[in-house]
Amino acid sequence: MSQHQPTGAGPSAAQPSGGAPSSGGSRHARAAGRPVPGAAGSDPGRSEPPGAAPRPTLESVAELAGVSRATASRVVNGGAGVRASLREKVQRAVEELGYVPNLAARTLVTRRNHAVAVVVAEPESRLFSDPFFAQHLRGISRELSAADNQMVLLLVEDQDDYQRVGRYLAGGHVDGALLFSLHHSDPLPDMARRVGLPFVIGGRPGWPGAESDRELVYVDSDNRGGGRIAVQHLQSIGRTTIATITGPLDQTSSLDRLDGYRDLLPDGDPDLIAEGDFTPDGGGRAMAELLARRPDLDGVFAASDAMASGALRVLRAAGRRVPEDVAVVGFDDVEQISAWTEPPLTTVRQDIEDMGRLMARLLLRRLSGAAEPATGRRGPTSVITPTRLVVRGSA
Amino acid sequence: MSQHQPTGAGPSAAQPSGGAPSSGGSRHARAAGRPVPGAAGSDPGRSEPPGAAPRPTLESVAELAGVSRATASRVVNGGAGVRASLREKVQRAVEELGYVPNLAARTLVTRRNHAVAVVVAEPESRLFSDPFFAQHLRGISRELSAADNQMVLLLVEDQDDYQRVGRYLAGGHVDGALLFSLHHSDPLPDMARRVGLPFVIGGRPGWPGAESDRELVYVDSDNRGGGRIAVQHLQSIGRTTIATITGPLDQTSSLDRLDGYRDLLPDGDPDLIAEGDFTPDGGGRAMAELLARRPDLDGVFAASDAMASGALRVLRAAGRRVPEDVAVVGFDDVEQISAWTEPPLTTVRQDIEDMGRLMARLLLRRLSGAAEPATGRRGPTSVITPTRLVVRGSA
DNA sequence: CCGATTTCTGGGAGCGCTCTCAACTGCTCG
DNA sequence: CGAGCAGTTGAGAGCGCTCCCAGAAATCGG
Repeated sequence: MSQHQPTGAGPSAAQPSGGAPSSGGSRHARAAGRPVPGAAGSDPGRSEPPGAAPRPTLESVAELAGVSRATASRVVNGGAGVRASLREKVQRAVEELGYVPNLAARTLVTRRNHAVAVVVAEPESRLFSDPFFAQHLRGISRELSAADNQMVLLLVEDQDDYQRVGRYLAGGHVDGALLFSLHHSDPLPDMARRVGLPFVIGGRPGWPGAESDRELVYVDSDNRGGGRIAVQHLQSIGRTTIATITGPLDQTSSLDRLDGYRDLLPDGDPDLIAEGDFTPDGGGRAMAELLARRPDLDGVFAASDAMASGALRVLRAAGRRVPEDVAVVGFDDVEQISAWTEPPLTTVRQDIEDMGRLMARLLLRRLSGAAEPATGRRGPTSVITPTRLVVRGSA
Repeated sequence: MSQHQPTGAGPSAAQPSGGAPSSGGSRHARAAGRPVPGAAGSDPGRSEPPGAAPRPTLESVAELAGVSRATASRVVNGGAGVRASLREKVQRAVEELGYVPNLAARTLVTRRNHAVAVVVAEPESRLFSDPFFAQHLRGISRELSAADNQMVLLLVEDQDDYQRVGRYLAGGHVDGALLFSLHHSDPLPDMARRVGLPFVIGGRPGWPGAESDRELVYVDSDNRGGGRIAVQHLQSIGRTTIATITGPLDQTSSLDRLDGYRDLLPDGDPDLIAEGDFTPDGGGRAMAELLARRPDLDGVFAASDAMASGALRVLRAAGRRVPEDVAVVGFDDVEQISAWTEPPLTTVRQDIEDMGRLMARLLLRRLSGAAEPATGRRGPTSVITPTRLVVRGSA
């Protein structure tokens, strides 16, 4: 499988291949003997390690600084307990040699990878196609790199991938994991738990028992509160017959948003609820359904901007004016959509980036965990991030 | 610098010292067993979450299988040159123990990380907000994981980040890098080159000399060809006064698309060219400008779907019907936009995922380098991926 | 001014794995 | 029937780094 087919039907090559002086600089001394391209080579063919500048080791730093490896190590790791004079000497040596610690070696002994896996299941999901994904990643990245941790991204697409990821997580290559977009019976949390890998979940897990599982730490936006806000707004502008287009009801976010709607309309007509699928198309279909069932509706809360855009289209086609005849509120505030619909969408905004950041922070805290033995001992707990209404033109 | 504080006395999380399975006794010939300090076995370094069995090592596998570490290693790495009977015994041991090789240890000696960095500069760019990002990542991920390589994502936002990333790349933690969204004077390629790290760039680099730099391998979509296709289509439906809204002209993709436009309209009126910024707003502004300068235009090629959507809006506001009065063609085929504009956008599609996949493949090939001894061919060269027209309603 | 501390340092044992190389199979041949 | 050989196997030397511990140097009490 790793046979790696060479491009097969490759698109047009951009440049004619020519013999260019390569300085390839492969620093892998062990690589199979690289054939020398005959042409004037700068350094090609160097089989022996000394070829490319061998990476300086702690040993060499110590030597240059005239101290022991141990002391050099101390300096590199903060320099606590090392006399200033020596510390400076070592630092100078580090500088001069351009020394960079070999993480693999360090990891081998500390058992700390300084790396966290970000596992995204179902890349087809909206988490992936929406800007959500990037925003999440950005938040995570910011938090992680502030703590000098790396982010290893793992995308799960099919069953085999689960195996792969499971093996990876078990492999001890990362110190923790951020798990995303899990469907109800996702094996990932269990895998992680089994190998003792700390993790934080993105979005409220929905499987049975999850709620009461103290070990399950997750971050989710306040979907329910957001749903309430949306309906509240519609009511506040005088709408009385408010429908909702939900997301797929096997997702907790959909469920929660619907619950928010129900919170304010506890005995609403079931006919005012239609299930969509988070796509514009689905939103349109749901809207049409709603219109057929309750032509008198004057407000709609769509559980996503994408669905709202589809709904808008259907409403327009049906000759309803927005917001005059029917007011519409979306959810997510995906600017690409909400700011550009006709009219611009009033929607519930969630701070995705913040969620990502929070997840990372929670995980990090969990990792450094045990550092607070005296305190109440409870590790981090789940967090719900706030949502807020962004009023534009549609409601 | 490095967080890595030794944690002083260490957390007192007690881990029963007797936990070790296999012969707690000296399993290695090395004399002088590890001295056990305090009564309560305080695992030096860190405390494992309770319940996490110590990871089995090759040593333990070998012991269980009754072979030497070397043989066990051979089996784990393919089993070449090991008698079938022994191989099976080892495999069984691996299975039983749930052995997973410690990558850090392996990396330490092989100098191979099986990891590739994906560096995304300017996360604010459209690369980031568009679904592009996710698509690229998906393509990369697929290719990489097929070769059993990991993807370490590094987002660069400010100057400090460059330092951080530079250090990381120099740190030898990855075998290669995929560099994205570089602005003209981006230091990343040089950094990578300096430390001898193989890399592939996403998008045609635009700095001086880049073109002739044989070492610079990049993957880009056929922007120029795409521009041609767009204009060609407009011409084919009888449009004679074709304008274009370009992207920021300091980006090669914008330049190339414009060049494509010019290829077919070599002596077009400069008034028919307006610069946008890849946002709907910018597209709208450019459209308005164009309309003011050449009210007679009957076709527009917008260099991005986002800009096209803005243009559509302005056209509508100006009372022009699309496509009757003015035909519009976009670029990118971001479905969220193109499929949902009014009317749906005819646009030039580029296969982003394929680009990502290609980048990864190129890098991988570079890494395994020398894999093509006979063909005196140089390593991989840059690749341009094709674009194609997707006809919807706007032209 | 000397022994008791306290603070620094260096020695050295590993972390888990790969890889070289010598040693040890069986066999085939001469 | 022993030499000659592929084919196998295991011992052992590291890879670069951290950290325990003992010894050295510096500091301090009396």
